[in-house]
Amino acid sequence: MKYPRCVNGERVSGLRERTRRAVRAELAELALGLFVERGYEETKVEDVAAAAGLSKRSFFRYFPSKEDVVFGDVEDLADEVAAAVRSRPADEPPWTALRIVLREWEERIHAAQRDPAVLRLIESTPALRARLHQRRDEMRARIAAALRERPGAGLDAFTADLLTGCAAAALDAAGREWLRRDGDADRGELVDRAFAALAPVR
Amino acid sequence: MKYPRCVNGERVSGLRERTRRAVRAELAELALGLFVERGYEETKVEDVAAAAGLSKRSFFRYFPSKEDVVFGDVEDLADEVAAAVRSRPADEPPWTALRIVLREWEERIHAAQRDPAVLRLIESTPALRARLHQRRDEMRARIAAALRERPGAGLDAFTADLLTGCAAAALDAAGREWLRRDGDADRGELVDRAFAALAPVR
DNA sequence: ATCTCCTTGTCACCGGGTGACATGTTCGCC
DNA sequence: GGCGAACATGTCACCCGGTGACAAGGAGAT
Repeated sequence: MKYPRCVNGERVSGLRERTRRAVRAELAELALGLFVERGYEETKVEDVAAAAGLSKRSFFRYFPSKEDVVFGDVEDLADEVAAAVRSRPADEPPWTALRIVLREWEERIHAAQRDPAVLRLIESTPALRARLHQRRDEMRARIAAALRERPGAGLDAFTADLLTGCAAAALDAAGREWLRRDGDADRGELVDRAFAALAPVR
Repeated sequence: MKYPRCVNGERVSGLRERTRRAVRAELAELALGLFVERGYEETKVEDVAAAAGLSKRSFFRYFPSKEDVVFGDVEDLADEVAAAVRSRPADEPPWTALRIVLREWEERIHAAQRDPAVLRLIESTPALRARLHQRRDEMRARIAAALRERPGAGLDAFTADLLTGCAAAALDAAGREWLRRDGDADRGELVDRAFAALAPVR
């Protein structure tokens, strides 16, 4: 029990943590630039590391994988969204709950893709697309579970999957439309329009 | 212009091609067995190759990647489904066209996952799930394009994405339900139920 | 000034995937 | 039946993303 600023595993040692975050951010920015400029596959991790003045090994101490550079920190967003869903009133229809929660969280869900160039990069790189879909589906599954956990809502798994799948499709379509407009549109409003078009569901 | 049985690039040399297919099938079956038994990540390509009595290099001459062993030949199914969509009557509403075509092609779309064990393997392996979603979305995109190409159907890209996304969700939910029932259900009927639940759309 | 962590680089290694070359095997034709 | 072309296979070296281990240097708090 020697050292000072540390709370159950989490180091809060000010400077140390701050520089770490700074390096991470700089590394990410640099990497994104290279990826957009020369292509994702064509840019080796070693290139990024060298450009930032560190070794390949050190790169992997900041990011668990090359792909993770693109998808920033999405620190367990799924948990928070699921919690938001769970805390909707029990008598609210599932679809309405989804619409309200997703409309509210849309911005943070799409946080990693606020730059059209990056989203384009993702769309045009199979490995990144795959990762994106994977994240999306993971969140979908947690939301489906959350929907069913609401007290009183006797929702079967099939319907929960169906509804969350459609909600994901709505977000997805909104994202694509936003990209088509080169980022020149209000994503929130697009999400609204998507949900509106599906309004009759359930 | 020497050799005989070959038509513009496609070799039809009977035996050669047949043995090739046979080896491929055997290799796939063997690999699937190992994957299900010991896990996908835990099974090295070298193990599979050795079990089949060939070298790692030869394995990659039969399959372009380890993942492709799991997702059999899906020889451009997307093209065929897209064509089917395109050939629906022009005055048929998009959602109806989707329902009919997907109901009809469901079996072939899910061909790679007719064994619950394999589907479970996919679901429990991030790399495979990612690949599955990737394929699914690729097909979705082509179907969306096909929907818009129908003569007379002035369908905007946004709506097309939305509808195809929901259709994909329907297939997906059906697949999951089927898995929940351990493969003991009629997938076609599940797809019907999914579409029925979403019937009010558009 | 010291005693710790923390960070970094280096090196060796793994596993999926590829290119090149050499060796057989098989096919098709004369 | 024998010949040359096409084919399949194995081997070897290599690339790239990713990881474990170890050693050395720098920065933290007291």
